[in-house]
Amino acid sequence: MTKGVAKKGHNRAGGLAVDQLKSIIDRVENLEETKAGIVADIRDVYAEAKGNGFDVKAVRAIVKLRSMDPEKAEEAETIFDTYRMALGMIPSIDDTI
Amino acid sequence: MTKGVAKKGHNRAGGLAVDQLKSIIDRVENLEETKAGIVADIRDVYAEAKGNGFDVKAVRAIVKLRSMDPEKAEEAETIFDTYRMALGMIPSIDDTI
Amino acid sequence: MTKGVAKKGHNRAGGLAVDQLKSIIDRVENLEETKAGIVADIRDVYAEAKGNGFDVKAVRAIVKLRSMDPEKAEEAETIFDTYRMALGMIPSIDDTI
Amino acid sequence: MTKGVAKKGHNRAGGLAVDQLKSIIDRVENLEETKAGIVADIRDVYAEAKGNGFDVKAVRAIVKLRSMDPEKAEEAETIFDTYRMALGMIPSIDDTI
DNA sequence: CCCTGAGGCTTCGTAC
DNA sequence: GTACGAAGCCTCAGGG
Repeated sequence: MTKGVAKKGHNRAGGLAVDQLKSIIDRVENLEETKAGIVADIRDVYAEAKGNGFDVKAVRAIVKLRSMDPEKAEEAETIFDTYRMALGMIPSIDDTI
Repeated sequence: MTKGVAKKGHNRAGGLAVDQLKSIIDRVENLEETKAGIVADIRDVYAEAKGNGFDVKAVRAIVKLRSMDPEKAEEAETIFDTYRMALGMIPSIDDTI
Repeated sequence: MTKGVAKKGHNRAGGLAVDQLKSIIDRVENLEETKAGIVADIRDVYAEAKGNGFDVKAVRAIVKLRSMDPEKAEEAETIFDTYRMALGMIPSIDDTI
Repeated sequence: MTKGVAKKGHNRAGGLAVDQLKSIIDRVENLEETKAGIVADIRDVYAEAKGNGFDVKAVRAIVKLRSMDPEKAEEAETIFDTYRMALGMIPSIDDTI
């Protein structure tokens, strides 16, 4: 980087560093704003889903499931089942009824 | 219509608007992907800042402070003051005061 | 109740109402304090569980499952499965592996 | 020992401390039960307050205010003032001022 | 690996 | 009683 500015312990023209800092902050803030918009959009989609009679919680669960590493999911399931079995809560055939 | 069940132009099964559900999931997943991209971009900006000698932790602190402050005071002076306030970072700038 | 105090629109000796109010507030605040203690205790149990190597999330899931109305649980499961099937995410035999 | 698997005085299965797990669940469930009782008690107090002519919503407001105030100022005067402040409730008391 | 902070879930109280 | 809103707790992603 040709503009190696503001390194600790080196004297520099502060103005340049400040401009650069302004740029950094600007870009981050813009990105965060955009991000907030996306989050709002997601919310809206779920709200619309709810309005159309969908069970939002279930839809969220689906999205989460799909985004999950299948291996991790399997592992979590295994632990859960192990605990259930340990407690005599048989993960029985009824599950698929 | 191969499936003789309540399908009037839209893909329905057991009273469920399948296409609508798929659309919801699609949109959410696309939005989340976009969001992940934004988050990566923010990371990149900070990485670049670090490459230019900025104290990333301090810059994050500034961004956070500014995000809390209702009126963000866009002027460089304010940023500069905040910058100096936030920590004792980047002593090279202080040197030029 | 013999002490029917402080009824709107009736003149009364305010002192009695105040004493009664003090009592009410005291009791509520004591109960809330106790409640906070219980909540803390629950947290502690989970923390201890974690310390002993248990998967806290799974344990919480078990507790929740056991506290749930089986009927409601079944219903939630059904919705979830319906959505999965609609999306081609077969709740297959693999589930029990 | 009927189960020949790693059972040295405690009930273990597949490396899982079954007894410990049961203990955890038990304790949590007991605590939650107790907690539910407390919540019911609080309800009862408010119900009684209502029966005695108090404006329950206002009393709740007082309790909330006091819970936010770090130093709760136990004196009757403070309570009384807060009470008067909180709303224009229970005009009968104002009558005696 | 821990801590912090943002977001989602749940419960309780309120209004209609 | 149903639906909305607020509050507290849990969760999980992210940084140090």
